[in-house]
Amino acid sequence: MGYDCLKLDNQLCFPLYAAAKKVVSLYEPFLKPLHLTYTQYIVLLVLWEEDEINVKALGERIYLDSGTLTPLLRKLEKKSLIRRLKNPSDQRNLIIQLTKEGHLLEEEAKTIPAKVGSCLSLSEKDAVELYRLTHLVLARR
Amino acid sequence: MGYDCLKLDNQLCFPLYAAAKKVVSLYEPFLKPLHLTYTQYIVLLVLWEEDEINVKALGERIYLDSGTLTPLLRKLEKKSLIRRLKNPSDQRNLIIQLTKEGHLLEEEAKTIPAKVGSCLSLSEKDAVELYRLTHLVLARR
DNA sequence: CTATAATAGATTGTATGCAATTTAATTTGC
DNA sequence: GCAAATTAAATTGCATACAATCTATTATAG
Repeated sequence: MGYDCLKLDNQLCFPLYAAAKKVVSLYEPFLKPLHLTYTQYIVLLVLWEEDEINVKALGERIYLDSGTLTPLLRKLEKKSLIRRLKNPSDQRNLIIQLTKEGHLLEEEAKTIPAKVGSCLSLSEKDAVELYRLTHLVLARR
Repeated sequence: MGYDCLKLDNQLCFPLYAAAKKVVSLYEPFLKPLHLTYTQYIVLLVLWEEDEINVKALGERIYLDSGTLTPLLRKLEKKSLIRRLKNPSDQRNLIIQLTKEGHLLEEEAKTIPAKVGSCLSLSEKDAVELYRLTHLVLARR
């Protein structure tokens, strides 16, 4: 076979890894005025949908474990965007809730995806296709 | 518009970010026997192609800066996979070269991409399409 | 009931990533 | 020719990521 499978440019993984980093970096200038990092923003995206969730469910939703989430959630709590409270009916569960400030931030965040999208040279059709393929990669089995 | 642009599942960025992490994690079990991390493997991929490169050019190639590369290259040097030497004609440049051990590792790494690929439920056609789209995302302007 | 297993978060340790600054070497403008 | 600008790495500081372990709590088996 005349196909060099170790060539950087032939590996699907690398452009995927690089593209993801690039898109995250495109969010940063828009998140900075809100004093949010990308991962903190992802957590808030979930909370703007769910309003309340425990750490385990949150982690399953966004593919992060408690090693990453515990310190991150403490930072969001320090910024008064969320509350962390033990579930009285099961003390092992930590429930994450938005504060009023956390809810208010949603308005300011609403314009971000469109702004980031316009930085990308992707047609509507290509975006839909990329969406489909990344979900294929994420599909179990 | 009845389209909620802040919904996690509607954001192209998140599945891209998650898919990239997943694929990197698929490499890990195959890289572990070689005592390599994914980023170290990426650096070696470049060196298996180029044989010699300076830090700046390497960083441009794989989208990493000296803050990430300097400690990583020192670790590869400690493992005797690379040499780091100053360019005599411009002392600001650090030249990275593979050692014999570094070259030898290429053989062992050759089987990895196919193994990882088989963990993904992507058809040949979808893989090509994903490749095209990630490169579109990476395209400047 | 109670010893054991299972579960959820927290903690620890290692490895990125990147912005911002610093340092050393080389170029350039005058 | 030399001060100022530029450049390449290194350093510093902060924020993830994730494996592995620990701890507290709850569920369960007998």
